[in-house]
Amino acid sequence: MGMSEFRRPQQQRSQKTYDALLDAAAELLEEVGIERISSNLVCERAGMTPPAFYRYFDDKYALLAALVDRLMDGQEALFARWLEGTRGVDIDTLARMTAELASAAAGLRNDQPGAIWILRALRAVPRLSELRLQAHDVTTQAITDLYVERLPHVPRERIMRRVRLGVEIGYGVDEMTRETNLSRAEVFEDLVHLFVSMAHYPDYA
Amino acid sequence: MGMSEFRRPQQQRSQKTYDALLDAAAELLEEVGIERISSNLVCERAGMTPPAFYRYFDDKYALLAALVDRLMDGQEALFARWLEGTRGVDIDTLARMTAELASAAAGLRNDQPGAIWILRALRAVPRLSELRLQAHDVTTQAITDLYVERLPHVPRERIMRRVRLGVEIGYGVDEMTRETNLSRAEVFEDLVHLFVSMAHYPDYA
DNA sequence: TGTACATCAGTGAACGCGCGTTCACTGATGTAC
DNA sequence: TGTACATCAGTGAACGCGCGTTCACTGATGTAC
Repeated sequence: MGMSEFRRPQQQRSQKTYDALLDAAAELLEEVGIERISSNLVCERAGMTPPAFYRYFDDKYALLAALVDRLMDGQEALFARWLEGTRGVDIDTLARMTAELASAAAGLRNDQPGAIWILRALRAVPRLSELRLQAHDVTTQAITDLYVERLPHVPRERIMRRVRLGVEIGYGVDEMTRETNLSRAEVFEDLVHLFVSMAHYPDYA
Repeated sequence: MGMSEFRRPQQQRSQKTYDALLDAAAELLEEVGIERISSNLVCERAGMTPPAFYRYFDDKYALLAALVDRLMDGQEALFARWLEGTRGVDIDTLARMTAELASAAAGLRNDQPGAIWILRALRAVPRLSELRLQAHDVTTQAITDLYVERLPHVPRERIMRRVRLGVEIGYGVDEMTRETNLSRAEVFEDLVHLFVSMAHYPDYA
């Protein structure tokens, strides 16, 4: 995504450099924030010189986009595994599992240094915001399929709108538990109830 | 907040300059985003020279903080008016009104140029994120009072946690309708249902 | 298996530019008598 | 009501610094015969 084929690392040494740059960027995003991170700073932290940076990235934004890609790859893998487990479950179980997915995704982000800061940067930088949108849309469509299957008489568009809201809430909850001292487990329980009740909107009956 | 008393504009001319700087900053935040805005750029747009800037603000962050203050003042006024209307209403009506508050607040932000970008910047800039937290906390406490009044047998802490979630959702919905083409009115209706159902959690009975 | 050459990966050093900020100053407004 | 002075508000011009980026190069790895 955004990276030309010939730029992809080809040798082992090269892959190491590429990863080191991404890791350094993630660290720095967490330490200094989006408005203070710079290409030279990333190079220094990665133990590289600036031209090494430009071998792999067109510019600063390409680096951030690559960081997003790496983060999203992890989430997609998680999502694929989760999807397996939803086969044949009833709608209430699906709702509960959706909350669990949100929680697992939050856990994943917690394990990846700088992950939240990448997402926060996505919100604030116009040139990157479309990446966030795309990711949310993909997730929304996939989850919508699951609910449509179980609510065949309800217009897909109506379900989709609410699933999209659920996705937004899932990310919001993650942010919230990070910046407050609310109990993660209790907020998660609230989320379960919320999603279950969303699966029983009056106009679904 | 963060601005020493002696720095406050005292003459009419001064007030004009101060406002011009804030307006310019809001515009630019919308146009170029948080990582490209600069003090010199703000001055130029406001038709001022840099030292005028430093008469009123310690630095770039003080300017952004002032922008937040101005935004929050508007929201507080809206909130105060809304609070008047909640006197004596039952809990379902309160839930519905809470959704309406979220919608009205979104409308207010829509009318203020750069408002969403101020909030997005708050998320992404470590030095400013506490301002966002404070604002959310104040709102949360005030709304919690209203629900506690109507649910005297439920621990305040439990209610507060869910109101906090509701506040997060309110802002999330606003963001979502801006960046998708989902119908604002329909999402708002979903929000009403959501808040009403949140007012009837199983452990409230 | 060794050598010659092509390609890949990274370095050293610097570029012009705009950033945040400050100095010494002039002009505008308010105040005292 | 006019003048003298104090304070307030903003200017002109520049500072050092780190930014994003690039040039010409060297060393490392892979490939052909």
